[in-house]
Amino acid sequence: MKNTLPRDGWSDHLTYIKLHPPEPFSFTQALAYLARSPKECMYHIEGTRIVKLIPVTFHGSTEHVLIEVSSETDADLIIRFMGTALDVTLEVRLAAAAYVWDWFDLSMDLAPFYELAQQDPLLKNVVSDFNGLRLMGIADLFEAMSWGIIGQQINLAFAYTLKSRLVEAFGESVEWNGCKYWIFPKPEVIAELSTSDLTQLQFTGRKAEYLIGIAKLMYEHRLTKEELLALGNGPAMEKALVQLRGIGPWTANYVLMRCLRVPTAFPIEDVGLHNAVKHLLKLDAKPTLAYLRELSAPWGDYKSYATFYLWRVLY
DNA sequence: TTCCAGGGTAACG
DNA sequence: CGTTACCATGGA
Repeated sequence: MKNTLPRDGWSDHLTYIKLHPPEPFSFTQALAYLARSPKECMYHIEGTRIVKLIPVTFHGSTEHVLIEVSSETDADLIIRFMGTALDVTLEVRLAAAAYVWDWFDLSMDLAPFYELAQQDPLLKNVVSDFNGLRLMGIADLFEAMSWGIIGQQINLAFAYTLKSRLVEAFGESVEWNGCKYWIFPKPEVIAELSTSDLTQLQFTGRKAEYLIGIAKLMYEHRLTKEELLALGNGPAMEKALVQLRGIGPWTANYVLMRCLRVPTAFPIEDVGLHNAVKHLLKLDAKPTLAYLRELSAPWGDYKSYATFYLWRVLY
């Protein structure tokens, strides 16, 4: 992945590396979002520390590194390196820093979003309540697409159950201090499965086909994050994604938001968004798509951030 | 028990 | 073309 870590964004302390995010940033808000489900299997939260196994690529090869992310002032981030036999060189520390920088979306300038939110009846209170929240990413394209597919038309609790079954059946893990830390299954593993391997885990037959199909495309390098990003604009990326079997407008925009970092991405069909709007405006029924288009028009190029903040109202 | 859940596809008129 | 049945199971 391209290294977007700015020179003044970090300071190295040999045993740990500290990030200096641009304002506004709140670690507490990030932690609250990440802790939204106790069934999340891609990291552990212990008090106010996040422990996660991440892939780090250097010298052309990928290693898995267990990191702990915490904060001293709530406006900074501290990355420590845990239980690894790997020599944590500066190169590895910087690669981990770049990963976390992208994970927490620290390259995004939030000032214009906060400014427009002040004039918006739906967003005004929300940006105040969740001040400093950033759109937490899913860097791995296959993980982002899989999580989108899994979440189609089922409640989030069950979606987390299905994800953990998939990860624990086909992912790689490292054990540390009695806890298992997971890397999401690789496309090359899922591509070789038959649908019955997944329906056994209570995936629907259809979702099993979608996942295996996407895995095959990625394994054959006919679908890559780099090529999607190279399309350059949100609509072109969405068009490419929607052509894939199992990827409709909602899933495409979800992936644009969480993985490809397209600020205009907007999953307008999202039930969570509908319920948040219904709740905030005290509507009797869920808003229509036409009404949502009207409400979201002022959000301009910040529709993905508006959506992410509105999700926080209910989840 | 019923109804809805962070939708999408394929088969209809 | 727009609309509808179906998927499949967990939670509330």
